[in-house]
Amino acid sequence: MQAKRPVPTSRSLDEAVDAVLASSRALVAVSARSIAGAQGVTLPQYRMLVVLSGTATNLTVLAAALDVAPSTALRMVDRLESAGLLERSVNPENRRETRLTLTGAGRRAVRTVNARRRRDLAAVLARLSPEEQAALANAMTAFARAADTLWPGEAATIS
Amino acid sequence: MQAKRPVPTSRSLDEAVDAVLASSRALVAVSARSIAGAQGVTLPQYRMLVVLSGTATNLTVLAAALDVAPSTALRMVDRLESAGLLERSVNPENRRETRLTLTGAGRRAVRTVNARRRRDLAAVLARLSPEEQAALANAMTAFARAADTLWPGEAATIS
DNA sequence: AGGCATTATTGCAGTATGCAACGATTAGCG
DNA sequence: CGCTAATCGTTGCATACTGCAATAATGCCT
Repeated sequence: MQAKRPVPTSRSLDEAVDAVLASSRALVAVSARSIAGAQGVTLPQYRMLVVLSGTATNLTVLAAALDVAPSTALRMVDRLESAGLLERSVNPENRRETRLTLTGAGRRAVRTVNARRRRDLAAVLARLSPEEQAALANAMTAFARAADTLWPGEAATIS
Repeated sequence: MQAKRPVPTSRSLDEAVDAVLASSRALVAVSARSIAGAQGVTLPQYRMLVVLSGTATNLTVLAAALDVAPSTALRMVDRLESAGLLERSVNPENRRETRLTLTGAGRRAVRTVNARRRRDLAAVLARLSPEEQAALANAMTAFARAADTLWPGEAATIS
């Protein structure tokens, strides 16, 4: 485990950029694959359902969480409500607001896609040795931490 | 009955799945950030320009490379041609085909977005130690290789 | 020459997206 | 208390992305 490699110079940054850039498409492909295989729910809809599976909110908060315009979120809500995946209900405290809540079918859809993603991802990782798996987990965690330090809260809500 | 875990799932695999799943959103966010900052060109358009920056092709090959329907690719070509980013030209060898070539502005647009992506990604990686950078590069490369072995050629052309 | 495959294109339908305007409701201030 | 400003959801309009089905033009093969 202890690599005796000489400490890389700043040239390693370029190489790391190349490797990450070239490999990220594979990562994106796995996600796209899992969501495309889901029945009927599109990727933007899945993102919305994921947000609502965390906490039920109103429209403007939801739109901000997804980083889309309120009108966009509204029409997506319309479609998801028609599909029976979420419900509108008026907030008695503030009659301007509309509380948006996932239905059972909505929660089921999120679980299904999540399971698919985890299964597909596990299938890929199973081809790596346990050491490689651990190294990947560490490296990805470090990357996420660095990205969040640089641009806090900019992580798109995709999973 | 006895403990669960009917599958030969190791604990490190689960952890790796969690880490990759939780971190891939950061990676996607960096890409989305770079492309959103580009003036006027959308993400699907950028993907098309990237393909054409490699080799000039006809419509059906282009559509297949992007994994979209020919009609979708055609209308995107229409818009990019109107925007002056690519050119149509009839192939004298086969007059059914239309050769699609990037214009100077098209190549410039690809270079701009690429530079942005590399700059943003480098900013994140600069926060990691050289050892972490090298580890990340190795891990991502291994992941991409495993994914390609499992689903050959499924990598979406995003980078 | 005639039939079949390929290529680009168009029509139709549905989803996603943002900007601007609007009505209803609430909060804040004088 | 009453008026004004802010907030919230909504609608209209325009554009982009997406796929399915049909069609015209062209090339290939027997």
